[in-house]
Amino acid sequence: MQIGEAARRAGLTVKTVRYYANIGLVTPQQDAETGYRLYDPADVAKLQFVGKARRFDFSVEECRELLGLYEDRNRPSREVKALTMKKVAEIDSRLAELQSLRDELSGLAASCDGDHRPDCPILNALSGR
Amino acid sequence: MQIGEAARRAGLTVKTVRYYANIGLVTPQQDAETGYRLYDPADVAKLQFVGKARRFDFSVEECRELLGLYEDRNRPSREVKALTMKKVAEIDSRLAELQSLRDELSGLAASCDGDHRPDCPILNALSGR
DNA sequence: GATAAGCCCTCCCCCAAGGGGAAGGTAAAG
DNA sequence: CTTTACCTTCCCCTTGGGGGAGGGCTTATC
Repeated sequence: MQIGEAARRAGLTVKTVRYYANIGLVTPQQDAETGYRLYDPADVAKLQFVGKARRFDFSVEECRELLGLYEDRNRPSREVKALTMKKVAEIDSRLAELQSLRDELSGLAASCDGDHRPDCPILNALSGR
Repeated sequence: MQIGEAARRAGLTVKTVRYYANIGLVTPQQDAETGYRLYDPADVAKLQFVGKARRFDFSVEECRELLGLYEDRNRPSREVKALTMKKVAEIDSRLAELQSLRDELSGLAASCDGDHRPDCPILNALSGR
């Protein structure tokens, strides 16, 4: 099938699918005559796989790694698990960071009357006073 | 003072401070002879302000807005508060998103033995099976 | 027969927020 | 006089594509 159909089935944009082909992530057949990319169902499965992994916050390079493990029928699932747990740990630290940020900011907002006073606690905090 | 000293005091890199000058966010005096940027304490205060706001996840454009309010002695603190609460709401939704991602991923990791089985639950989930 | 619609292609510039490094000017210290 | 430590501009690199120009193919319609 052509790229448009493949993209539709994978829930990705044509631009994205073309990009994945360019960086060698999911490489379809190419029609020598028209130059059109031709995707078979296995390619579409890989595209879906990558799309999902991206939504799980894996980087494109991590997707490449996962895809390699996915295609390797003899891969140790240990590696997949390790990659996943590393990603969980990353998300955890980002969560903690965001949470403390959120608390500080909402504390500031709560202490600000939101009236016309020239003395704003938020700006004061930001300016380090 | 020169850019290096200003950057040090603000806890930013020289590159970053120069970038802020280029985009007109914090614009120092310029020595006509040497071309060196010259920062006064007020500039450093602005750099610190921006640095902190950036750490609070405000974008550079939002920093520009906050800086405008900060410099405007007659600004309504209402605007500052509104911007802050909008940012808190953004962080909240990002938190929820990351949390659900984290749960899904750690659930997958837990269901994977991490041995040599060719049948890996994580890859199965990613491939949509 | 012409033309429009709907695919596809490559090529190039654009985003955020700077980082890295080259090539070159300047100032103080040894 | 030379080294060292500053500073300058300029240009390319990053992530993950998006937007659009300019061109080509086939099919359907007028």
